[in-house]
Amino acid sequence: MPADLALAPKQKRPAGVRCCEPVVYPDVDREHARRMAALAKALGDPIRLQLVDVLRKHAGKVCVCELVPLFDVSQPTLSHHLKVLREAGVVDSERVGLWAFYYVVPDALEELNAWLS
Amino acid sequence: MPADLALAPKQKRPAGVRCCEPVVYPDVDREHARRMAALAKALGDPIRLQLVDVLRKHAGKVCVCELVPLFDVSQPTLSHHLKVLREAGVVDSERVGLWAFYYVVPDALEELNAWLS
DNA sequence: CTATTGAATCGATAGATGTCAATGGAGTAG
DNA sequence: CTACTCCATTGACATCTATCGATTCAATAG
Repeated sequence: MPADLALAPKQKRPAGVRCCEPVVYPDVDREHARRMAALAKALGDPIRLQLVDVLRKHAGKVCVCELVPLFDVSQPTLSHHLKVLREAGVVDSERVGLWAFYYVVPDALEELNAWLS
Repeated sequence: MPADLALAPKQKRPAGVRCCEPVVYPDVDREHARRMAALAKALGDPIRLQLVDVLRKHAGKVCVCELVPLFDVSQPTLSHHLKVLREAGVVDSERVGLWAFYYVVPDALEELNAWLS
């Protein structure tokens, strides 16, 4: 048994005992994990990740009509991705007349960022 | 037009011109975005995120038989999640006899972490 | 050898996801 | 009013995904 194999079964198993007792546990509770996984899932598409990247680089709010020509997808598809990000709490939007302006919700990704660091 | 609405159309549109010229671009290139989105996607499931959390908290390598009882899913399902993480490059594994030991690949999440920070 | 055990794979299935064309709704321009 | 524009929604579709039970494979124990 190599020395760096932590948390191997600590002893020979008695006959009839299946494998080992659990000795490791997640540090994050289920709710915490659920929220962070939802954030990660929202970022788990190249278009959505680039959308967030664009929005993060601008202090203000960006018109959808600026975003659509950046990607090789239809306008409804981009609208769908923006909706996914909005429902995950990553971005929010504001209507001004005909235009819709999107922006990254401050600290929306902080929980995930803190866990990753 | 509120002052914080950056990157609104800068002028009245001439007749016949659809919306505005693109003036924003992603800072990350497509390949960069594709890799980070793949990482985020791998973390985009509560079980997988908790798996990574457990593995990160242990310097050594953790036996699959320790991981299975932590989650309310079957052994094949957990094996599937470990495979997803492995194929995303987040974790790797080592066989020792009957056991399989998993560990987080060092710096596997660094690119995503750097972007989020 | 055979029996057992840990883990991966297979097959099936229900549900989620990404995409587009078509449509709808709200605001603006004439 | 009508016509146009931006954006969201709908409906449809193919693909992907999470899950399980059953099976398979490899290694150990007898």
